[in-house]
Amino acid sequence: MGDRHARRLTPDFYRRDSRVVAPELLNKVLVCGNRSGRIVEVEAYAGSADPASHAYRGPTKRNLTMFGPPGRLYVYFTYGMHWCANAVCDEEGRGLAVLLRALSPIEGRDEMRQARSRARRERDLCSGPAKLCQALGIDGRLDGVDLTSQDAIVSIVDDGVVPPSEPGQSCRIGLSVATEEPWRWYVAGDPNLSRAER
DNA sequence: ACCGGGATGTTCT
DNA sequence: GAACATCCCGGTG
Repeated sequence: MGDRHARRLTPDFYRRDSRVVAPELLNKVLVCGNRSGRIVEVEAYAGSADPASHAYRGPTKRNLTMFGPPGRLYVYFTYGMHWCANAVCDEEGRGLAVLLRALSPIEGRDEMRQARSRARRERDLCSGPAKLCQALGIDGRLDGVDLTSQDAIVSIVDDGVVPPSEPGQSCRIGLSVATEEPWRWYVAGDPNLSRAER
């Protein structure tokens, strides 16, 4: 797990169905500037086949990044105050994506604590899709960034830690439609999950 | 531990 | 005008 071996995920990694990519993103590392965290919880959104997806009704000004090439970062604003981040998947034009829901902080913990001054405990830094964006400084300015570009300030890297062979799985959180699809995956037992297990 | 409500403004109907 | 891929705080047990 040395950083020497860390490498960015390639377009081919993302160019698959979001429900295949999602569990494989577990234990990869989200990097933004000098802050990083291990991905411990994700949800897949399945485009025009998925009423809960922002892409369900086709392209709009907000969701345009979802219909672009795989490996881009889709960042959206919700509830009047929160940013959330996704990795775009599958072929260009399909609108598939994986929502990044929780991280285990690695680097830049001091800056994360500053960015999330209201978080009292360490496990509150990145234990939710909007928390992790606030912790890493991700907002709408990063919508559309190519995660696979060597120059991008934000990326997802493989540092040699494999995904769990038996990830936790559940229905997605916070939806009013398509609530029965089991498209949330997480690292079982991790203290940074957005919801406690069982 | 668990639950209920308020914040806050963009997006889409 | 309603909904929203959420979070935080203060109540109660």
